[in-house]
Amino acid sequence: MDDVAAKAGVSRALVSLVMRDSPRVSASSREKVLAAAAELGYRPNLWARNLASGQTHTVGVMLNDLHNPYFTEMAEGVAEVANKAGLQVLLNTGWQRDGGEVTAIEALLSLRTDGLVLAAPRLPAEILDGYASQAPVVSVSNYDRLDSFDTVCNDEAHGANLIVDHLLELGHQRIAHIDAGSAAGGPERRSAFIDAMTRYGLAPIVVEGDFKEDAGYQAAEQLMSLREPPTAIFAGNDLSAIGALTYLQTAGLRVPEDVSVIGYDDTVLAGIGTVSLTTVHQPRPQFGRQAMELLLERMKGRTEARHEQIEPWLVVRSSTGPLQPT
Amino acid sequence: MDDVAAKAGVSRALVSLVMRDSPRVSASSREKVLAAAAELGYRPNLWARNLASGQTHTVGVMLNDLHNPYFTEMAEGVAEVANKAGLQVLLNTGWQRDGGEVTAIEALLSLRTDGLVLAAPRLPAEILDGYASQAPVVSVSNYDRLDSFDTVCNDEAHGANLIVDHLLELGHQRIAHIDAGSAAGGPERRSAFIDAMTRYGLAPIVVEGDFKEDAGYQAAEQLMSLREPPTAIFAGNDLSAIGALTYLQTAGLRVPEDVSVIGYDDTVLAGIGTVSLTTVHQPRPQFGRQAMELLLERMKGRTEARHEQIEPWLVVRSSTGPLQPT
DNA sequence: TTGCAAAGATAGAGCGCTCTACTTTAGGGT
DNA sequence: ACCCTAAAGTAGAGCGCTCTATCTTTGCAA
Repeated sequence: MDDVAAKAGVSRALVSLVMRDSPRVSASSREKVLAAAAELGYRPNLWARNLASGQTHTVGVMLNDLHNPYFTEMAEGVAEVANKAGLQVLLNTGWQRDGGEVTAIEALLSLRTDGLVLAAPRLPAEILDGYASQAPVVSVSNYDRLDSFDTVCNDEAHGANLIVDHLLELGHQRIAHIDAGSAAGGPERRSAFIDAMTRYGLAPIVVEGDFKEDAGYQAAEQLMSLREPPTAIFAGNDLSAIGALTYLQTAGLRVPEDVSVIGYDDTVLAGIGTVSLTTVHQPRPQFGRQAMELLLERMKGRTEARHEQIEPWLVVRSSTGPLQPT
Repeated sequence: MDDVAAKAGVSRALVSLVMRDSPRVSASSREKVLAAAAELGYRPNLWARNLASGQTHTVGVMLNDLHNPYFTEMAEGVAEVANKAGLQVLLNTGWQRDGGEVTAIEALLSLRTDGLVLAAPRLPAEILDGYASQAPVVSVSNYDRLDSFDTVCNDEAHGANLIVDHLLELGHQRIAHIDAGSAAGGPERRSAFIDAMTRYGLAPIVVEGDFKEDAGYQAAEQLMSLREPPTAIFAGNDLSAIGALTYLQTAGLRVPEDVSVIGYDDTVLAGIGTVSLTTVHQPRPQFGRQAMELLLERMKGRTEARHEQIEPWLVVRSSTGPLQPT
């Protein structure tokens, strides 16, 4: 920076002002400085800048799993809003290792980011509480609604209702749910399903599963061997639904003529041609945008916690159809 | 830091040593310092540390598309090697915006990262050349092999040969290739296919396509309406292969009895039950690991460029089968 | 007891920038 | 010509740490 100042024949402070687009410099000296900087290949050192200014203009995003498109799409939403607000986004992940999340969060905290967005952290609320005292924190997950940090989550009950309503409209009555065990959103979806079915006076059929394809396959096998097999299956997520589809195909059953199948999430898998799965869409970028907006408010001083719930919607593809007369 | 030093009754320099696990401090003072730090909730400020030490222990990874699992899996490989070497990984992406890549790279450069891994940058080689003069750079892509930076790429020709050999072994002779246009790896795959077929004295059938599902669908439609339709189709990538599968299914053709289909990449899509696509596997984490290793060598002073090519392999699933007697 | 090396601890400069407070210059109004 | 104000530019302290050089303590052989 001194070199640039010397070359342009001005003071170091002026160079600093030019680099930050201050309106307080004349056009002529701005030009001189920029020319000198270009010639010397000068680029401000962000570490020094942030140290001196005491603010980092940076928010950290901790993704617990980089593989999962769910999180990366969410991160995109965060970045969109952050960039608009003039903030840099720093991504970090625990690489699914033991303690990786903690390491990742602490690294971001050591960088003194202005705020933290945590994507579905697998940490007890008390620990997040501790982090929240060091920087504003927004968690995208179904967390206990503490006062120290904000949350954004999906309205699971609404999603489950959409599914039941859709199937009912198509005339189905024997509807089964392959649940997703204790995985994120699983218990909420199951109980919303049971509630909805009961409300309509129908028997809720539930088999245990998880978020994997295999579980969907086995659950479908189980269901179809019942004395009165269901005419429609609501799987806990897309992957599980695809497992069910695979079983049905193997068993020579047609979808949707013999059985309707419905998933949850609307991942890229649901949309591909040979699958074409009806599913509930979760607007992942929207989660990120919402989270970042809450963070901005916190950074501007809001102190009471806010907890946002985002409405999913139904995407009807060709894995569901009207109940066939028997 | 001063507070910690005061509380522990030692000098600031000693606190610094403790924080960096220096062996030069006695067990007793280490304990005192750690206790004081814990009590005050002290956490070293990385910005200040990096500024003072002049080294960042950080490498930047620029992913041009965070959505694409290809890149995130690669990043995982980078992180694995980097962490083992005691380096932090900072992720950045251009969010697929115009000029986003440049912004992302420059941001990393402003952070004075010790090195840069670029995942399939869409920038002219001269620009990378310029960056390479500011920090060690490794590009994961089929780039011109310049002297200023290292590259890691896939051996496309080998992959195409694996495919042709596999189909030949199954007895196929009329083999078609749906190409991937000018997309990354596309031209290499096409010409390797043509070479291999010609070498075996077979006519290479090629139709134009791209990396999308739609293109695969249309290309398959075209191919199957030929007077002598192919008995096997090698699609430029998995998505295109899935498009082809979808068409074949619609047209009532069985896979692999009537037509064998083979993809390229081995994305998660290929493995799902209803698809079960034979494809060429690209070891994406391996790309990342290799890239990071090259970067480490550069950081240790190697100056001549190295260009690594990684061998893909074939994953046989159920979309390919022996040629049926007619 | 003395001397000396190694281990342990410290003072203070400096990393590259920003920020506050200040000085200089230019442009009106009377 | 004078004063006053606003704009443009600058000096120098300081952000939180590390690093070099230096000092102090300890242990042990002579």
